[in-house]
Amino acid sequence: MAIQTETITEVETEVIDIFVRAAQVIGLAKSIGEIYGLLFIAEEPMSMDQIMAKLRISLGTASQGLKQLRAFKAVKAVYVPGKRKDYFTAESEFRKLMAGFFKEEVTPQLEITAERIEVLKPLLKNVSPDRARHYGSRIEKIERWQKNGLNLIDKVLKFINF
Amino acid sequence: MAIQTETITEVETEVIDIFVRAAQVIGLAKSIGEIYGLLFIAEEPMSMDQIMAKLRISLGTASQGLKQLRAFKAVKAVYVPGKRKDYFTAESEFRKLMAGFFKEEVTPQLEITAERIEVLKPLLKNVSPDRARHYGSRIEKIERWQKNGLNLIDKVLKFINF
DNA sequence: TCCAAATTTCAATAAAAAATGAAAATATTG
DNA sequence: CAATATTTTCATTTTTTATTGAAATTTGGA
Repeated sequence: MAIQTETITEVETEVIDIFVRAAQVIGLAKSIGEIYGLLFIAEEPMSMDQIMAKLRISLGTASQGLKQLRAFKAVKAVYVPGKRKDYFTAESEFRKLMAGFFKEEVTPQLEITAERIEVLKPLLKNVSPDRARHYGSRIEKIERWQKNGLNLIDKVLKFINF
Repeated sequence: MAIQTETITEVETEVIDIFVRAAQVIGLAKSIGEIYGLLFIAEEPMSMDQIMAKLRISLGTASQGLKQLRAFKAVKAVYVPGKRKDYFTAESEFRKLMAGFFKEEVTPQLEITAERIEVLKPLLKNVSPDRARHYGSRIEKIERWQKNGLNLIDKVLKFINF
């Protein structure tokens, strides 16, 4: 039996459902979860138009979704002999997905936080000594969180690697 | 000098900005970050109408935002002698915030995933043996991720506790 | 217990985010 | 190096999510 390209099966629907929920927890669009879920359960690499047909999503959504998923290293393009189109498969190593997500989404944010803390510090010169003392202790707290965050990501990634 | 209740200072603005960004990373509304940030930097507990006045947000947003933040244990109501209104302060222990977030947002999702996996398994009876084998191995993978996720949360919380 | 203050709820509205699809850009092959 | 297939981009539209504020409910004090 040939692979179904047009109709979506019950199993596919259920698997996609799981990944749509997961995507939403980490703040990613539904379509990202759909595409990843479909590729995760697929038996063969799929082209963009196969993905579009099965999920009934537009060209733009498919293209941008795959782009973002590649940025996370959650999907990769694979070569399929004799085919002109690009074909995609899901990366299914938990540690790689986590690493991609941290690297793309979390770490950049922690870096922005570090920059904002530096903007904040000189502002203490403009407030009363009492208030500066209070503010200073809060800012220190944010600084510790920021460092703890980076450290924690490191530890998590090491833990996942066994 | 009395605490400024109407005007927002530069320091407050910068601190709130940091928490608004942080809220958005974990998929929470801007107003949640604003309220938390304001309480985090405040020198004294604040009432709902003080929060509304400073942030220029509506009654509904303030009430619902505080409700959600209390659910996370990110803010708590404190008793202020002689006052009728509720007064709020920010929980500033990193580990408590993390624990609240995991407990409220991540763990329930992992539990839903476990349920969905059980829905998925019996569907394999309806597909060809070859396909069932492939699907089975994928489902096992999701199952492992689900368990790893719970385990990781546990480890992270233990790590944060020192 | 009654009254007013305080808070919550929720339907309507506003704002933000995601999806669409046509046009532009890029890549492939004969 | 055309001609065409494929992919990307992005202005517009649709959908989703957050906010508002008035009405309903709850709370606390006299």
